[in-house]
Amino acid sequence: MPKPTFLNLPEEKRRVIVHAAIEEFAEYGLENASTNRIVANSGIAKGSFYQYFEDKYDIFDYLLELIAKEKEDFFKDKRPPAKNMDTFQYFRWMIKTGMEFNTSHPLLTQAVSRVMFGEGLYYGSRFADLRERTSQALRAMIQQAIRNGEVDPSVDVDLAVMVMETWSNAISTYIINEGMKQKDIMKWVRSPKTQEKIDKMLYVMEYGLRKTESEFEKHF
Amino acid sequence: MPKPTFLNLPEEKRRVIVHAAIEEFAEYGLENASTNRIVANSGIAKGSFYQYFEDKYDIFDYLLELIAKEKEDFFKDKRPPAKNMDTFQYFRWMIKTGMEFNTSHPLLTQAVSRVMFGEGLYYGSRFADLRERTSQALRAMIQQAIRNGEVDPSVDVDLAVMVMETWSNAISTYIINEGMKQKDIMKWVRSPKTQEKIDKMLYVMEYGLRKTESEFEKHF
DNA sequence: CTATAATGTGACCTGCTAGTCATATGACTT
DNA sequence: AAGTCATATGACTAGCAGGTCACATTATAG
Repeated sequence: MPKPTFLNLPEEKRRVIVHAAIEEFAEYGLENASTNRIVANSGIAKGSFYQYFEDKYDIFDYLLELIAKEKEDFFKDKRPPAKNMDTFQYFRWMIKTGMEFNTSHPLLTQAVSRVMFGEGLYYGSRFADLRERTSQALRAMIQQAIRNGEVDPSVDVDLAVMVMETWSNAISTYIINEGMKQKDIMKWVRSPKTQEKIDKMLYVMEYGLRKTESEFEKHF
Repeated sequence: MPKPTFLNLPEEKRRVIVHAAIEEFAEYGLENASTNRIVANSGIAKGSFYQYFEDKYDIFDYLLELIAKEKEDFFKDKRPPAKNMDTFQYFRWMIKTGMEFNTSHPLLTQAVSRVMFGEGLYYGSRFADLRERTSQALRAMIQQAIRNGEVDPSVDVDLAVMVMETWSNAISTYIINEGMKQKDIMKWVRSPKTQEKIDKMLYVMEYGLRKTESEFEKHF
């Protein structure tokens, strides 16, 4: 948690500091981030930083909070396009909306996902809770989908959760990595070509690589 | 490349140094690895290390060479069980044999995969070549599979490569993470339960999560 | 035994890190 | 104007990093 001093700061000053931190984490990850560089790029003194936060982990936790809050707001505005959606359609909508969010906050997304998927796997259980919470939501969704006869029940729930998380991460990584190369990332992600790529990835998740009767043609 | 001095060293001394490096990389990754700790754990002097290698990146490259060589030997001994295998069967065999190798070198695998998948994505193009080479092999395999009518041609080749790499990495990560918790990792990985888990993951890659007519029952 | 080459060593250098703290500044109160 | 409290500051400490180098030890050759 940031100390009260930080929260009393004028909006602009906070913005600058947070921005510097995001840039630092996006470039160096969590363990290799330097508070020295963060303060230098914020134009504040070393001592000030420690009056705002305990340490770099503290400000990173604050970023996690920020992103969670902003994501919530973002999703609140965007209701699913249809009622009574198929679970896979719903998941597709969630992924695509999530990607819209990610591309509208590319640096923040890069910073957070880099730390969560890169270092989070190895450095202790700092993020175990957060990870567990998102898994829980997915698990509930899948259990419902199995009851609806949409997901193959012989594929157990934990595995299905893993599959969806794996794909969600893979797509997110792909979008951020490729998107950062584009001049207009928002336009790029909304382009039919990129959307089709996402559709295809999710199609493979749904129907697999094996050729049966080409289901894909039916869908797209 | 290690300097000639290192290659002249007695076998045992090299073993100790390499082992210390593996432990270091497995625990700290590449960027956060400390040559100081490596020399301390090897029982050699700081100066000696720099007579053997340029720096920690140099010894890491050497580890990559080592693992490539050992993997090659390992696969040479193990020929595929059947001729005229289906591509998916072949991939399944490759994955399982790979996992056998990984569990017989758990620390080395952890060190390398941690760096390749964790840091390799962000730190420059140090491993781009290596990655590209393995992708090439997969691509050729998939192109053949499409010609054989095994893989859905509407899923393009690059995507199929990505799918297979994603699953290969996911399975590898799962096996190493779970396996390290077991007392006998080799026994655990060979157990019917673990093998079934791998089968199921590959099944999902092949046929997807969506319930059609439960193909899974037919296979297992 | 001597001379030359190869290998081994750790104190030392520079540069970075995280974190502290005495002091300074400014803003608001009485 | 004097006093009080929140905020701002950067010099300073201690520790660890990568890397070097003058010197010590050991092996090999003549």
